[in-house]
Amino acid sequence: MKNTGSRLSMNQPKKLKEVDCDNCGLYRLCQIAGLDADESALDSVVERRKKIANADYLYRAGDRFSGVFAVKSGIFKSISYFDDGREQIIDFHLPGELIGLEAIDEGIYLQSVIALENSSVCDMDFAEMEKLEHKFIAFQGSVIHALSRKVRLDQYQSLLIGAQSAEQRLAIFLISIFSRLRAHDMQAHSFRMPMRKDIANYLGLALETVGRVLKRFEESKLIESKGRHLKICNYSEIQQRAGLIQYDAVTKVA
Amino acid sequence: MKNTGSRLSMNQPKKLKEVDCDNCGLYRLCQIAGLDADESALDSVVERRKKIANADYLYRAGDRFSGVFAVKSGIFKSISYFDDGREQIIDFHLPGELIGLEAIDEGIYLQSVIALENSSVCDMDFAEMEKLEHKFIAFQGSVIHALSRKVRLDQYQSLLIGAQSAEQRLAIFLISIFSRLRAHDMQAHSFRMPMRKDIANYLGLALETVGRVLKRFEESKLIESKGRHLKICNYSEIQQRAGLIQYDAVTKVA
DNA sequence: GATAAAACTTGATAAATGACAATTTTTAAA
DNA sequence: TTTAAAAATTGTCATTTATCAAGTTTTATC
Repeated sequence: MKNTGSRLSMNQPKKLKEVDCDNCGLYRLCQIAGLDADESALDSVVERRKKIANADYLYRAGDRFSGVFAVKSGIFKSISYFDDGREQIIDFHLPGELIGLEAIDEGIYLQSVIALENSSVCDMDFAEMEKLEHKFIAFQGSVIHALSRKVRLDQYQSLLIGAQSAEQRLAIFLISIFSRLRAHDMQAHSFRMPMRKDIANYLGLALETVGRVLKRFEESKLIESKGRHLKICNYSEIQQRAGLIQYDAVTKVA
Repeated sequence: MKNTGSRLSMNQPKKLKEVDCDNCGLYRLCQIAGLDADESALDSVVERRKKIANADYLYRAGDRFSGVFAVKSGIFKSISYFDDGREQIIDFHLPGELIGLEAIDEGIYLQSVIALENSSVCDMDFAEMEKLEHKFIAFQGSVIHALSRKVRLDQYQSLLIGAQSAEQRLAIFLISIFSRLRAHDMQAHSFRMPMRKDIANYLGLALETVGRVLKRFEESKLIESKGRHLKICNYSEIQQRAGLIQYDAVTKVA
């Protein structure tokens, strides 16, 4: 492949982008706990901006549940294993999103979570949180909304299963990633992608197939990619190829 | 195919099996609302055992959120649509399970839910529920657990994507259905299956493939099937073929 | 019970994607 | 900058599963 780099406007320095607290999944929880007002109360409940190095575990399947994490920067994958040792990526976790919600019910983390690049998280201790009784109703309300959001986003997984081609799967994947980024106000046109093998695993495709489809997308000017960086050029056409029906939160858009 | 019906012990009368309140997903919510103690308070919040006929809608994508439903008997599918009109089944809903959790966050149902046979539900009105302030913390706690459980179970979808063959997908499907039935104490060895086309849709396979695989499973004595009725004969072998790692709630079993 | 419709089965063929192997490019390390 | 390792690309070929078409069985209705 010819070096098309010079045509691209992607030569920004790689500065670490981080979600503001205002756009963080933990925001309402932090706010409720009075953490933005009272820095001293903060430390007992939320550990802020803990760094997780590339390829390190945030937690492992089987660990006892301690609390949920919010991604401040970077990207994580949560994985489960088949009994032949093959891993299956259950989800990617983008800045602003919460990790660990699946563990609240049974009190045990059922997936392992690994950083896909140098990343950072905030960590909210649920046991400590419960002690702040007077705030607890609001706290719970926020947890409910976070969970419901997660349930809602998980429907993309089912849509992937129904996709009729590799191309459609990739399109759905891109739509899902970028709509999620936008939800937390990250610059939602440009994104550092996971590795081919991780995308492939997540989508149930061979990594060669992922590469070929992305190349076709680039030839059709839907995206521009340089290295692991991907830029959306024609969102509506990608939406077209994803073939999803979009519902607005209030009105049925069709 | 020869009629193997006489070999099967499946000629019980088709009496409507219904989950007890004790094993219902709404149970803790009902209990909290004091509904089992005080029948009069009940009516304002929970509509009990509303019948939904086969193929009728419980709600439609785009409807405003009113509350969650618990399946008392029967089975439902929730669906989303591709823009070519093709439907994608997001989930099946078995007795004891809750429907509508994805709508709490944005206040709008994002999927359409249809009964796959004559069914019944209880319906909990969230707006009414919020008025019972003194019970509200416990109520929210239960909602959180229900949601977390849902998030946890949704990981089966991802595992389906990773399955390497149609056979593995079917095995995972059977494991997921029967472990979910067992969670609500239904007789978890025998089950009235959805139609081939619905299973196929859910699993991302052609309905012919689903039929062929189930036939092979029957030849290998993993299951017995008569009409839409399916009986598990060799659970551990199915588990084997599903290839999933099982985690216990407390100890890592492997 | 008879009839029609729906659901399911079965077989043949085609096509998309997986698997393999060899290069090339990118990234990381020295 | 050089070097080594990791990741991504490219081409070929094999295989699973989708698709199509025809038949059979089951289910529902009169």
